[in-house]
Amino acid sequence: MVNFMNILKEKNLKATPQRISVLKELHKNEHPTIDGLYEAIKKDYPSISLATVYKNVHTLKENGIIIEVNMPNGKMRYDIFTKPHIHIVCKNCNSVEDMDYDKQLCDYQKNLEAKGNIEIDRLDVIATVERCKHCSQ
Amino acid sequence: MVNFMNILKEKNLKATPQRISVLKELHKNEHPTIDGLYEAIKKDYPSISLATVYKNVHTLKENGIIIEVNMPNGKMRYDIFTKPHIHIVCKNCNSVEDMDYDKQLCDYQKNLEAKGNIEIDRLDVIATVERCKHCSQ
DNA sequence: CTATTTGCAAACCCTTTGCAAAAAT
DNA sequence: ATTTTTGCAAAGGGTTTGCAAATAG
Repeated sequence: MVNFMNILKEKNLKATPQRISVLKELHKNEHPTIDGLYEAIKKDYPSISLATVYKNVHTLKENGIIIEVNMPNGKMRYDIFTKPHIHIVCKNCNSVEDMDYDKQLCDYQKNLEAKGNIEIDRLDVIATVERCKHCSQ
Repeated sequence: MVNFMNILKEKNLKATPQRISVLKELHKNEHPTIDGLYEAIKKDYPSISLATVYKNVHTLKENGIIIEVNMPNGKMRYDIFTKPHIHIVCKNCNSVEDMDYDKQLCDYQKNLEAKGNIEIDRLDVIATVERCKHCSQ
């Protein structure tokens, strides 16, 4: 069980039930859209407003607690950030899966930095597949 | 000089002056936003409408003549597609630069496919930098 | 007690759509 | 002559904002 209270306290964010719900939902259901979050949270917390979900997602993102994943179609999804990873997106069922940011990718990043004479702040990698295991059943 | 007429004819698209303007602008100024395209084209073609720019960009994208680049901030930019490449985005000045999709990345993709038991349709790589050569002047 | 957060409604993008007129082939 | 494309204005969808009331610390 993750201690959301501590995560929020560390960043001096108030632990409102709405905010905890957002974190819980992000922990349970990975990569939801804003609307997916909203709909899911409403089941436990019917009075929550969409604006509150937006505001919380914004605050959590600003504080590095969650990350925004920009899907190839331009829709945003959200993800509790634990460690660097890349995303596999399925065109057919729209599911998103994480894969580790491995040594090979790390080496690639280093070479890219050398080749382009740049310092990369962040490397987003999104692999799109036509179908995935989730949608072939 | 690129022959836009032939590119369009190959895809059975009509060569209207508006469409040619969109292609010309994408060829000259790389990675514009829709609005950037619109503003630039208006100088030569003041009567063009924003809807026409949207429609043309959509059509050109559908026909594989241009690609949509999904910026980390969620804004879309457009790019005449010639060969596979990745994007370097500057956080500071918002410029976008291309770099080749090289052998190392190709190998990475192959291993990722093996590791995840997937067939990747497309791999989007966006490196974000804090500042770039364009904005340090 | 103070600062933050919530919820509502309005405002604000940006993008798409329907349709009649214009233009391309 | 036929089909596509344009331009306009309206509609649509998602996100942000202002503000007073509620809540957390």
